[in-house]
Amino acid sequence: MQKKLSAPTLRRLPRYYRIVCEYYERGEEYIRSCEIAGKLDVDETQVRKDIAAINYSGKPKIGFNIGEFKFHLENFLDLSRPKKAFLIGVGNLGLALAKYNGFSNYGLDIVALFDTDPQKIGLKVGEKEVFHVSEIVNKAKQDNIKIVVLAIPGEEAQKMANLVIEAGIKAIWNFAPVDIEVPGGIIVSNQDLAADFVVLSMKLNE
Amino acid sequence: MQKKLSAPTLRRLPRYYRIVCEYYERGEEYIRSCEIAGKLDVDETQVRKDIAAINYSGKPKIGFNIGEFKFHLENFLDLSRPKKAFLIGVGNLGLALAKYNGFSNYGLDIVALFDTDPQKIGLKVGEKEVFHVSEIVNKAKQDNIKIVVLAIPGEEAQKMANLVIEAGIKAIWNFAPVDIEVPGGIIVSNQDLAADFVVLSMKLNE
DNA sequence: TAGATTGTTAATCGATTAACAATC
DNA sequence: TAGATTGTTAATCGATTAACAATC
Repeated sequence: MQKKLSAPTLRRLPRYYRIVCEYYERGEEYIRSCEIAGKLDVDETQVRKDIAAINYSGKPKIGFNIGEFKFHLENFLDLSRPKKAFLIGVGNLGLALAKYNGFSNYGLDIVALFDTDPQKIGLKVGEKEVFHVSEIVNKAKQDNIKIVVLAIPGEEAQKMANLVIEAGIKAIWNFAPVDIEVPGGIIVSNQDLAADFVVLSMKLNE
Repeated sequence: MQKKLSAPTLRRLPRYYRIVCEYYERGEEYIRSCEIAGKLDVDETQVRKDIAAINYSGKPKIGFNIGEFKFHLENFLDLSRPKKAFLIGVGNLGLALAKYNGFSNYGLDIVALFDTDPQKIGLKVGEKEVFHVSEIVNKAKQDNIKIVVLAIPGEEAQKMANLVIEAGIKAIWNFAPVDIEVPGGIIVSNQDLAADFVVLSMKLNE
């Protein structure tokens, strides 16, 4: 938050956090940059630079204190403050995302689900109720929701994005297999699973 | 395949492909680099560089021929040759991945599913049968499978990865929320959805 | 032809890596 | 103290961007 991090650094931090949590659960007290580097296939200097970027520092010869480091990452990445979000599309993927409870460790709190299928309206997934998408604009304003997770078919994604943006949504996590276009000031992350597979598959062909 | 592309270029190519397919379906004949650039928020020079990297070229003043460009991308990214894969873990996420039929356009062909739940063994998801994971080593060798999609809980992921590597698997597309470590020569793509969310959430806080 | 767009070379920018001093 | 590991400065590397010539 304070200073702007480079995108590559920002992407590495959650991975550091995961390792730090592992160490934390195992009761370790310290971790060295070379241990992190080894696990993630990153240069150890890089790891120290990244850690410096979030204003934390270690102790020469000893490493980084797990408890402090974890706390710093949580603070910097704002993991402890839950960010309420709506999830649109209660198919298999939507259900998987709704049921996965690991997101709460990363600050994501899906509070309600939306679909168009009358059979699904009113159902409960854990504590989350399924509403009709026609209610989404009102509910988003009412609950002051800024984030939407889109797990609907590609054909409907852009239209739905337009709708929720009008409802005041500022960030869209898009799992539909299309690149959504949005006005300036709105954040979109196109998850693009198929594209990720292509990268994997090309590496395999090296 | 021929020359090695930079990772950023490789990641952009599937996105170009998606746009080219849209144009193709709309019956367009040509596309200009600035159109692609605008849609994807990439520099137009970058787009031309990337296209040059796959040995395709356009026509000054006109642009890139959709049919030719599409064909070149398919060839270069090897999209037309289906790559058989096993999917392990038939939960909601696994089901979503198994049912999604858009992967075939990107060369992924999930041919069988695996789980440990006796209730699920023998079920069919579309044309894909669910087998017990104990069969996976034999079946992988038998069908000469090189790719596995992992959609199982984090705690089991590393162990399963070790198992399938012994069975000759060369690439793992891992959706479990852990970073899997593998020996050299094995390709892993850790999908890490929570980490992606953190990046989105940090951008929102800018 | 004139103008628009490609292709390519050069310049910039920023991330990664290497070297090494600081320090516990 | 000696040695290991951090923190930081400098060097390298590579990706992106800018400039412009080529061309249809």
